[in-house]
Amino acid sequence: MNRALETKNLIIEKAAPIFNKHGYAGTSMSQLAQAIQMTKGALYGNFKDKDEIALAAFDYNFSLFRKRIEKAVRSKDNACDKLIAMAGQYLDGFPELSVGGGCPILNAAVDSDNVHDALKERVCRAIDSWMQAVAKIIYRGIKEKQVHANTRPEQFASVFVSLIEGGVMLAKATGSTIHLSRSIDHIIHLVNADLRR
Amino acid sequence: MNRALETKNLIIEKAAPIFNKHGYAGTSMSQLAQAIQMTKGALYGNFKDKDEIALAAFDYNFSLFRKRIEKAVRSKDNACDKLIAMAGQYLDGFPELSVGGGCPILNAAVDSDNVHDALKERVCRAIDSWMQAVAKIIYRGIKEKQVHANTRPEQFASVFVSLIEGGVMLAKATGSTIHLSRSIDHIIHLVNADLRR
DNA sequence: AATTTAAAATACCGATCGGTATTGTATTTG
DNA sequence: CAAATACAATACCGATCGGTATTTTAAATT
Repeated sequence: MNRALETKNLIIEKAAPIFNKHGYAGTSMSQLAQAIQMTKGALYGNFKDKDEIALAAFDYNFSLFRKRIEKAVRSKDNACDKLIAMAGQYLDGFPELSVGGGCPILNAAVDSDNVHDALKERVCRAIDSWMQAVAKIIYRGIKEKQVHANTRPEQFASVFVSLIEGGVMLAKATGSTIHLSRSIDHIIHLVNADLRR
Repeated sequence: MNRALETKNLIIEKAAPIFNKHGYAGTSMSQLAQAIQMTKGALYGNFKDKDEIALAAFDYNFSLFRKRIEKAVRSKDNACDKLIAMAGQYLDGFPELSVGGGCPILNAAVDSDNVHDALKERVCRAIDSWMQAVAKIIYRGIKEKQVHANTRPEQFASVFVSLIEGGVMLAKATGSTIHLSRSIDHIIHLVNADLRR
């Protein structure tokens, strides 16, 4: 790997949790440099400006997250089990997610709104891709006779994602996973009671 | 009303949507002064520091919100109708809510996390009071034979709030109310199918 | 109306903001 | 090994940050 690319990656890896914790406006370049154990010259030598680092940091946070979820989903065959595994990742992975600053989609969605259009655009795409992944699992499940044919994939995907994101927000805000746990329980119940056949 | 109190309220009313839109770190005192058409001297003459304004702004945002919800809830007699009316307020009131910067609980929860303990504490209390209000409606509904006795109020309250907050986040991030609409639809379905008797 | 009191406007503070120009130091190339 | 190149450290820029001290203006009291 290119030497320049190596430090660039190092910067992103270190910057990602900081942006996720403190938000875009709440993170300064000096603070970043100090945490990464580099100088501002190093940052500006590898990135055009703060925006470029913030966007790269979001992409990194999201991709890490995504890989984790995709792995859990791949480990199951049945569509219903895939959905339950996906939801379960948010509960099981919550402590780990929490030390990194929480769900990057939730954080960046709130942080970018009314403030940062480029970041908001990426958040929007991330949400869409997530939602489509859920819907796709259901579509395939219907085709494979694992899911009831009258299920509306997009409707379920919206409820699925809302429950998770709402639960994550409540868990972070209250410092207790009880609300998230209840949301995930509800998802599991929905899958088993309404979708599975 | 006291003259000092009058300007204090004016400051809060004007500052509230700005904090809700731009977040704590993203809102500066100069920006606030300019928007309120006052000078920083006036701000610091009426408030100790930025924190005090931010906390007062959150309280104001939340109380406005709360009044609206409580009114909708009072307009119904049946417990199930109260819950549906409450959820409906988030959909019907979304455009209005949106111009003020979105749901203050969601925004402040994300904004304060890892950053602002005093604000986080207030958000936590706001969530608890909301959740208890929902649970209380259900408890009363059970007593009045409007709600099935096997309903778990706290469990339902968590799901209820998660669906709304998740839906609001998705609606704000994607710029479309479709996801929020689906979440609210699901709540209405849950109330009519699982709770109502 | 004169004086006291309250509150807002002005001016200013050190610190930090995002960003740039330059200097110093490794690393690669000839 | 020397020259060229890539990269990071330093020093610095104007602007703005949250906050304070002081002056000016408006309201209340005598």
